[in-house]
Amino acid sequence: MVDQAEPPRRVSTLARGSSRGRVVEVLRRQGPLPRVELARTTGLSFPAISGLTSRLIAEELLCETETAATSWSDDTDEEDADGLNGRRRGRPAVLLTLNPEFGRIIAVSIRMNLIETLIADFRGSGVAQSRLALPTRALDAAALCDLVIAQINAMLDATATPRHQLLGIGIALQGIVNADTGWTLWSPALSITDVDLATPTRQAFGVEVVMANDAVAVALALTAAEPALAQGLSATIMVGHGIGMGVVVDGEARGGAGSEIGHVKLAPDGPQCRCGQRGCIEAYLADYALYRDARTFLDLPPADSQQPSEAQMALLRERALGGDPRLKHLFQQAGRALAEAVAATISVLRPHHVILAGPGLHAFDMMRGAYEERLEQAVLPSLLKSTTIYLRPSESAAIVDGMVRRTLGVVDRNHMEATE
Amino acid sequence: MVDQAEPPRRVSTLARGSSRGRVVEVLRRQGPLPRVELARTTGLSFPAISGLTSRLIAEELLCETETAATSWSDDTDEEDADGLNGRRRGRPAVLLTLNPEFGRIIAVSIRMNLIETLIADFRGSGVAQSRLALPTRALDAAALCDLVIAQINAMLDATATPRHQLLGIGIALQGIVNADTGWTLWSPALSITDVDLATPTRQAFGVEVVMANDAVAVALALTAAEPALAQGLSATIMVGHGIGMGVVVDGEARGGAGSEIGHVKLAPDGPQCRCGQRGCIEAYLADYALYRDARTFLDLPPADSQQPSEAQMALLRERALGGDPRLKHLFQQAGRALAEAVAATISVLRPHHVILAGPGLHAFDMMRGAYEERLEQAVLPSLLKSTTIYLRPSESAAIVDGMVRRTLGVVDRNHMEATE
DNA sequence: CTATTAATTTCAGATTTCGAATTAAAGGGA
DNA sequence: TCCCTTTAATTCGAAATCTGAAATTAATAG
Repeated sequence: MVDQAEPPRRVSTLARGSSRGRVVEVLRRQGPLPRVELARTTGLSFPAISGLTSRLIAEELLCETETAATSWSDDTDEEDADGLNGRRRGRPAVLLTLNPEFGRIIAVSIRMNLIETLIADFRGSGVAQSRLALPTRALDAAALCDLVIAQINAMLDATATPRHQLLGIGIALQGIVNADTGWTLWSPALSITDVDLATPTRQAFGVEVVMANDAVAVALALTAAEPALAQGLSATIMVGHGIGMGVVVDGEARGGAGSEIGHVKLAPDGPQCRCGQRGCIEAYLADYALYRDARTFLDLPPADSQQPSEAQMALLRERALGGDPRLKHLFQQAGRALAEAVAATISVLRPHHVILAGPGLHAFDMMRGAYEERLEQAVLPSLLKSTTIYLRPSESAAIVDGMVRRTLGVVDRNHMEATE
Repeated sequence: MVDQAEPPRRVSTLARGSSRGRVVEVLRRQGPLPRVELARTTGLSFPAISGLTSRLIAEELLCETETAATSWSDDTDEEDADGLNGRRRGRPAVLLTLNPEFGRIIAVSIRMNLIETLIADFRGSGVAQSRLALPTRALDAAALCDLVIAQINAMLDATATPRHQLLGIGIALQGIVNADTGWTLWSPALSITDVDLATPTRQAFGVEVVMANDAVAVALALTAAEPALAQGLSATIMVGHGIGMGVVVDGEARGGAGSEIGHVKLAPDGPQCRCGQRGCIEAYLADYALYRDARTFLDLPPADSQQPSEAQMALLRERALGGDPRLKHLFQQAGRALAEAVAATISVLRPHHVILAGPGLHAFDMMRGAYEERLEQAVLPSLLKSTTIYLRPSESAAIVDGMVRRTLGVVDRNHMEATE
């Protein structure tokens, strides 16, 4: 009663109805929480939460954890005078969590010459994962579908997961995804266009299949990891084999389609991009472009299917650090291209947060000078001031991790609708 | 019962609650509707609609119109075998509308040297309007606030509107608006920056004051006028004194901040823009830029505060039609800049619809060649294919009209929360 | 004037939620 | 150790909202 300073905030009518969904959503985002806190966060009354959670526990969607040893509030100083993180007076709170045993999710990431698979429990924690390296551009549509289905089956077998435990499948793909249909329109990792991966997979397993651009998946993983980033509009620019972007609004991706910021043009007669057009940001900034351009004046091993490996890119960075002025210039150009990408993003989207992610950022120090100089010239100062830019050189695991998250969101919603 | 082919669609829990709001929202969007149709659109049962509407009528938010003379369904062929638009058998439907007498909204548009004011009823129909021409750049913050307040008062007096009838005020402004705070960060129409217009106005009238970028207002007006444009994501690019953009998702603006696509850069060393930076799209495409550049080689009257009048722009177009190759080249450059704006918008936002609007389009025929050529080179074909581009050379009244709409949306929501 | 048709309302029952009071499970102090 | 305080969670009756079925109303067709 004391810390309930805010007004009684009648949620009433407005929020009623999908209260079940709200409870699950809050637990999904905020992790283990006692009922009191659930009531506070959802705005529902204690009796309502009590009834809802007992039903959800009966359905095995939720379960109780051992009594909270420490205060459940974040490690910040929010819990004021109480001080010590040990037991407080009064009846101890019982933490509720999503029941990891409720079911499982499989996420597949398709990239150039690599298919990664992760199986996670209902809470989103990974159970097992696999990596399959193969020439993806050699696949036709049928072979690709079969391959994905085989990977999922292998994962189910390897973890002894019965079919009925599988709740949903998420497929993250480097390339252009149609948000409405789920079709893959184009991908640098594939030689085919206009593929429908979702439908065959859905038919094979009889569960929801969610498609998304890989940058969208990474954006979800990063925003979920830092609560501050999940507030408002955030744009995650992924720099790596290609340049992708995912937009997240209040922690939710709007559709699975990424933004094609990488194919915004900087100069009408700029360098050739693998998309077929010229002067794309990607053609200055993506690692394939840097490596290709470096090979015109340096003696470097050829890249496999025009895709330099991590080791090859590391070599490139090393040589640049060694002081080759031509390489330095290349990275400075990339820095300017990155600045233009950030500038266009800020101008068009007006996001609260811009997150720079991906392996391409390993070379950020070499781009920094040109990046900062160009950024100042390319964005209106008042816009730049109202946006925060973060550097998060993410792991490659962020793709499947984020994809699990996205799929769980869809699964949650479906489940709530189905059970009313 | 016959045309109710779709499944019974249990809205139940999910949609319950703000049903009052849903009813008002549907009537706001779809205009006069009978209760049957309201039930169908909202997914609520007849009894629920019956109860809700009778309460809303008692509160004077809604009112009944005379019985529908014609079938209320759209003029399409949806109403199948019934044929004639005359009376059908059975009890005639009673149309419900938002009660125009419920209250009034005032919208103010602030542009270069022009302040336009519109007062509208609760249904959104204009009651009266005024235009005030004055040198806006000569105003300081206090003078501007006073002026706006005076305009609103004058409008209330002129229409004999009692203060308690005023439900909300909307202010549309050419320039950069902070969506979170409502502050005007920068405007070409003003010599001052970082102004808070909303707070003084709110204090003066004691009602909600909504700020928005003028392009957002136009976007709302245009999408509201064509139901097809209100579906999915639409981006309205306004070409005129400046280049603005408003984004509308499912008929709702996300925040009042516009996108600053006009200040995306085309070339690092491009022409000077009035924002202080170089190479902005606006510096090739806005009418002030075209007029300024034309004056370097043509004998044209000087523009007032660097802002050519409608007549001066018409003169410019006439001369270009007359065959001056230098002018032609200028308009072709503008066409390319417009293509780049559309390209960046499509790449970053992946909208379903792109709407080109504003007085600048009067010269579109002269830009078309270069526009189309560049657009093909600047957007990935698969993205261009999944976007429709519309030309809507809008009236200037669209700004205040859209602003009324935006304000009504906010007022509706507030009212629903207040009444539960 | 009666049958038919379609829109709306009435009525009883189900579901959800809330406020107040109660029970449960701890720590603190004599 | 025993009781008091504190905090968490549940129980219970009342209120609100929604639905399905049936009744009512208001028009046209014959």
